[in-house]
Amino acid sequence: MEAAAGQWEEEMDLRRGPWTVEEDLVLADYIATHGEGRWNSLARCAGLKRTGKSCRLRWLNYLRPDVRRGNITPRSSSSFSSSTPAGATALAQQIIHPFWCRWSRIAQCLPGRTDNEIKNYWRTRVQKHAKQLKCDVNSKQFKDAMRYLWMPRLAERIRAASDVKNAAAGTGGAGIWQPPRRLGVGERRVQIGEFESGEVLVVGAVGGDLLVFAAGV
DNA sequence: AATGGGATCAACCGCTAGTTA
DNA sequence: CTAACTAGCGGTTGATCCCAT
Repeated sequence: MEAAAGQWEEEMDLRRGPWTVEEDLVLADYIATHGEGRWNSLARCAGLKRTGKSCRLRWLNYLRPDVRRGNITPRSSSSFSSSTPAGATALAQQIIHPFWCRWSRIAQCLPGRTDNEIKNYWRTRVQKHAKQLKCDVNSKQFKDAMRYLWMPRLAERIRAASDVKNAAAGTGGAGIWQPPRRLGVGERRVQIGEFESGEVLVVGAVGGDLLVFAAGV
């Protein structure tokens, strides 16, 4: 790819930087007519002086019809499905901490949100907390603080809430928080709490992944 | 009203896994 | 089997926005 793409890039004098409205329209029109995929040829055929990669990113993160714009806000659980932990996590709109998790997988749990958006959101918050703790986000100190201070505190809020709803919507129900361990394949533990204020917390462990989502905390 | 700093967003880059010829 | 190509991912960065002073 690199060789062919590189040659094409040289020939085409490719554009970089922010997309214009015209470019957006061309891309959206072309995809509406011909569909997604084969991004390099798509870019070429649509007459866009962009790499296929750039087109794909623009489409997935911005132009796609189901992408929700604006701030990540609490409470929009219309797509909630209790049949899976992933569906359960769709309750939550703000991510507090995804351990060992891929952004794309989290994005799948939050319809209309892109991995890029979630990644940005997470990073700003993690960095903020790390700063408050005066330590590096990758340090053991920070990770321990997350696991043993922050997450138990979130879980305690779930347990203490007077009107815990959907506690068993996942499989675990709200319970006493235990320090996370990596679960076996198929094992899952989900705690969900909804507060009067409208805040929602979801603490979940699915297989080897541990997810902690929260709204409005 | 001006400005500086932090937060957020959009986009690019390098890498890798999967697919195809 | 292998090389070429494609798609997708996470990390990073620069631009812009927002808000406190």
